[in-house]
Amino acid sequence: MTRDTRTRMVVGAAKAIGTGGIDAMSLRDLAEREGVPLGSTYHYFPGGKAALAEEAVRFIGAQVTRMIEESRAEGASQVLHDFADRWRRVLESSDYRTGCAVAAAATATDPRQHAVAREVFDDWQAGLVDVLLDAGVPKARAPRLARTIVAATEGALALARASGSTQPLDEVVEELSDLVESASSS
Amino acid sequence: MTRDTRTRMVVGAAKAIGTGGIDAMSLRDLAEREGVPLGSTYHYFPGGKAALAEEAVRFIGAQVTRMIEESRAEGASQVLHDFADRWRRVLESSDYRTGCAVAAAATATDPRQHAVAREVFDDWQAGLVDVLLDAGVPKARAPRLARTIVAATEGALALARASGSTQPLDEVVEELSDLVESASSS
DNA sequence: GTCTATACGAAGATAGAC
DNA sequence: GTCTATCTTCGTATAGAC
Repeated sequence: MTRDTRTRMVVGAAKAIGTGGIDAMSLRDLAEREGVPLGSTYHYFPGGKAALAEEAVRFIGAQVTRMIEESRAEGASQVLHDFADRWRRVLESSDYRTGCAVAAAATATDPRQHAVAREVFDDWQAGLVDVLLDAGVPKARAPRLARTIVAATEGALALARASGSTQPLDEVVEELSDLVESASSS
Repeated sequence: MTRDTRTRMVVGAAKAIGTGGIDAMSLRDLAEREGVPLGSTYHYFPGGKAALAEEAVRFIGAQVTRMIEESRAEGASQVLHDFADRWRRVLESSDYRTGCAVAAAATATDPRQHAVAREVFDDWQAGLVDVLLDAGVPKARAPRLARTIVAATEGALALARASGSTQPLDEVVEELSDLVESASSS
């Protein structure tokens, strides 16, 4: 079916982008890997590479946003660990080659992709603000702290890829937990 | 002189890598931008693109390492702000297009570049550990906190590029200052 | 030693056969 | 509507003239 193939291409693009970035993603490779003729790419995505990349980045973004919302009830500490766990799985299942497609969009050449990354980061931040407010973090500080969680996690993901280990991610989550803790009781 | 041209190419490469990543950097563009014939690239860098990229990443790495060491005497808070200021200048002078070449190496396709990024990140961490110990952070916690500072700053840089604003960087530095503060008095 | 000219492959994108 | 074949451009890298 058309729908399935299209979705597979989006998922494959998300992985490729998370691995090498948007500029390094080859539509040829992607089509071949998914068993789709190259020409079909432009049938499914008339906007070409930029459109496919944008959709792939939003796909990952929505997945994570939903994850944050779904684990909100379990408290801030759990959300933090779920957030980190997700990236841990991505790292381990790719031999530390794949990271976050949204971060890749933020550091892409095309400024249009920066805007997409921004929207996704803002969604994540908004979700985390709710979680932090639940935990008793003061209203004035929650947005700042939420942003820090997003930034530190993304950075940790980069360090983890560089070192081929989840240790940076583990350590950063520890520190963020402490930070949330101390921000809750102030 | 040979030396000048070579250095200019390294600096130019560092900027290009910080902007679009290693894979997206074109040797043609770089040579043209620096007014150097394309063929000369291979005269100066027999190892080709990978060798030039590695040198460029190490160049940025050494610059920042030295900066950390030099401002160590002024205390942890000052080092944090200097660290952030450096990236703020890079962002503002490039209209938020250029970020960190080391982060780009960490997320490159070529695993050899990951190793380079790792070495640089480790250097930065080691420098920050000294600073944190000076500030009275317990020995057991300093490495973890230092790593978090590197990760959060790199992540903030990505968010800043995505949003076209230094605000993420400013906010993250605020939170990191609080974190160092609370880690010093424990 | 320095640069011009070029090789060779792969990129994104499209025209037109089925 | 789906895919094959191709166009054009640009990538890294090199051979060989000065």
